[in-house]
Amino acid sequence: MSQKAGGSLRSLRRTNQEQLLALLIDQGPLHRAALARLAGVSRTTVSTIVNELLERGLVAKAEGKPIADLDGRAGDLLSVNPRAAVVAGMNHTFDGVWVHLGDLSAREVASAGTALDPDTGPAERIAAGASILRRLLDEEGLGLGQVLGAGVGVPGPIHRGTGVVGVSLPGQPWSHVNAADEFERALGLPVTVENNTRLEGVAEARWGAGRSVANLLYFGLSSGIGSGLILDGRLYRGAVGAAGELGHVSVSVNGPACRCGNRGCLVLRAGIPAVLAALRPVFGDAMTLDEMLDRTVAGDRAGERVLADVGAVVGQVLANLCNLLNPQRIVVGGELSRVGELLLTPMRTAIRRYALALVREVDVVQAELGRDVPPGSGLGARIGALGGAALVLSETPDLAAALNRVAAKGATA
Amino acid sequence: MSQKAGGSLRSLRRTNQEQLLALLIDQGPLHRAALARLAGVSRTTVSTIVNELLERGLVAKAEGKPIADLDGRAGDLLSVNPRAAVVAGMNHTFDGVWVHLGDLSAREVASAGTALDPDTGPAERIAAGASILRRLLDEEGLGLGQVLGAGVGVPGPIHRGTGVVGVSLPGQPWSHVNAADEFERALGLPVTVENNTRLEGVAEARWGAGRSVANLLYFGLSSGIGSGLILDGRLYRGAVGAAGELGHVSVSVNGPACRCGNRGCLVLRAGIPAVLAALRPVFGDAMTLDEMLDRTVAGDRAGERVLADVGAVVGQVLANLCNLLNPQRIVVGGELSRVGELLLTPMRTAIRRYALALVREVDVVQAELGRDVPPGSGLGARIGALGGAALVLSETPDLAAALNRVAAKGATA
DNA sequence: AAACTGCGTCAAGAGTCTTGACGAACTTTC
DNA sequence: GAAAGTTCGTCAAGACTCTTGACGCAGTTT
Repeated sequence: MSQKAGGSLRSLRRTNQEQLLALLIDQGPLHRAALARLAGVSRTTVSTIVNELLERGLVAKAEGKPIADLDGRAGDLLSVNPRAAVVAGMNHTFDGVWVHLGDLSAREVASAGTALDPDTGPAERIAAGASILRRLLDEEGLGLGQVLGAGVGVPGPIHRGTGVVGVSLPGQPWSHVNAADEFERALGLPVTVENNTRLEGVAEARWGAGRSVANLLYFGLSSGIGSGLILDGRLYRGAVGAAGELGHVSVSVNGPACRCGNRGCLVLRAGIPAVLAALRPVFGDAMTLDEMLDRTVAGDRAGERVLADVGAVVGQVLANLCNLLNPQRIVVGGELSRVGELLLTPMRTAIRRYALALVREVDVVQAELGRDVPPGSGLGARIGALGGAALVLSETPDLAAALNRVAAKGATA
Repeated sequence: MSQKAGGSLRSLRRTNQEQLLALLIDQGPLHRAALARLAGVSRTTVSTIVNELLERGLVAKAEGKPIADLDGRAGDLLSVNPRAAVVAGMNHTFDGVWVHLGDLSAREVASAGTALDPDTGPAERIAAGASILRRLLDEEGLGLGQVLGAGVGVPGPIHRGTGVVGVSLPGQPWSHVNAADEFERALGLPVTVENNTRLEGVAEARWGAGRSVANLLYFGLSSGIGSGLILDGRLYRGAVGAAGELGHVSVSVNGPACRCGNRGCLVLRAGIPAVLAALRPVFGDAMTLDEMLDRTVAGDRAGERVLADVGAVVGQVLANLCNLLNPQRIVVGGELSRVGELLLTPMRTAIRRYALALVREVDVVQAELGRDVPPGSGLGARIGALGGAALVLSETPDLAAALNRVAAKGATA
């Protein structure tokens, strides 16, 4: 249970170092006396430790002007050196890869990506991602040892333990690749592999429409349908990592057969191919999906009806889900979500109708991140990359300890 | 984030005390040298601390014969004094109340209960429970200050934050009672209130069919239908505490109306009243439910068919739930579960049929605890009381610290 | 300008842990 | 049955970390 040793005098010093680092990481710039008060130790001790951390380059004098909320002399503001350690996020979608570097206080350090042909194989995709990551690190003057970890997104469910991407759809590039191993080898970093949708959910939970919500369902509506569950503040994966695979929940027991082997799957009613098929008769074969969505948002009644039907069937699933999980908020994202209320209103109606009174208080809102992403630009991978970095931040049990270790390495190198 | 102070020298001593206590709590009896190795401190330090804890009565010499797994001299075995601190569980069902006292290593200290008339009001029930608790403490020579907390079960969903029991069924004795406050006042203890079914789930997760399973669904099949979700090792409650209220999941969109305001609720197909109604035509009006179940278990074909239908409809819900939560195991409990395979087999069939391949690996098993409870004896409350104690154990963030505090009080008193 | 408040640092002192040594207890070997 | 080997628990001396109280300094208020 209590794994951490923490006994000797030396470890008391380390504990205090890490406590001060932790305070600086999540309370922002502080001066020595404030640190002393927050940590419950004397100013003298803080001075000793801080000066040592300054020497090691873990902490830097913050330039921001002193906060003079009290009468007397203002102290030197200190903050974690943003160049001391970073976290990485990388997200592979069918049409590209995006890499994000962030510091420990969740600020962006650097970010870049590239579009890839949908036919590109996994090996080439991994190489492309690794090369971007290395370039970003070089440009920022950072070494691999300063990267605490990488959260990597790939399409499809990840089998927990084996790290193999499951076959959600046969013929996918990533099928049966042991993604975790491959990425760790290519990047030389501790890697957590997750599916794209979950990472988008993690990003929304940290920076987007799900900020400061402990129980959150992110619902991703794209060609596939997936979700990310944040339960009691943490990403929930399930026993083998298949939690939240909502595309193949059955919405009509005797509905059309799905290639998954079941009938009446949600994806057959609300996935992009299904929506496309429903919109074609309205707008004809010449338009792209995005043009059709634009027309619908502009007020096309027939298009509205198609989307309302999609919202209604999704809402029915969400209602059952509310009965089971009682989330505080549902964030709807994915390519289809940009139509906003056209989809959200029927969802809310269905939830009010089919969910228990106790759980109906749920908010249903549109995703916030990536609204600036032009449709079809291949930039959609960016949000998931953000989420990858957020995942590392939230799942590193003790960021301060990790920072302390990394820098110890960095100092000797 | 890092709330715990831990800075001064004095706190180093306290940290080490608590670490040794924690080791003794969950690694059982150990001698000083073993403690030193596990904690990473010197034998001298352990001696100093242990002798102090012995003096304070927190630790006692264990009588068990020394484990001579090594060559040399055997050390004095030490363990946490089981009389130093306990946790309480109390469970109120419609027909009685049961109280359980356990020590910090999850062993039973004492246990008792009483049957109550279904018409009994909440005030009288609370008084009855409190009186049993006080009697048990007296008999064991324990004071209130030595009880770290109580987990209390009541029928119906608890609104998190307000602590009010929601109205799942109008006319219930507990409706609109602020249970947490009432119990804290009556017991003079920190209290966590939960619904019966969840506590049964917690008990199964700790001691029963769900031992050492991190992702577990306990499905309780009685007059009402509820569940307890253990996700990543912890009880999941949802935003307002209504997670897992499965009785009113809709299983047939245009099914019969339910008093909850929806249609086709699961409880109308699988709740005890529904099962009773389905069995009556088979066995006639003279038999009790238990007699009918006995006859069915003994081989009555018509009864088997009724239960198979129940299992099938429940299985359909469980299949969707597996798609969403991907649990490792489903434990089926409640009064109906004693028929075992008659119910479990059709459940498994439905799950295989309706759940995604990835999540089908789920075990579906019968609850283990309380199989010795005679049907209709009013002893059903016992399992939940066990769960109440388990809940306190699992949700007290640092048992060792709590123990250390309690004893500090106890020493002055 | 003077008084006041709070910051950062220094030297002395107090508290906790470790090291190395010892006798005691148990196991194995002769 | 005695001797050798191993491990346990304890003691005294020494090392390390934190705190206390004092000081000079930098701001704010009067």
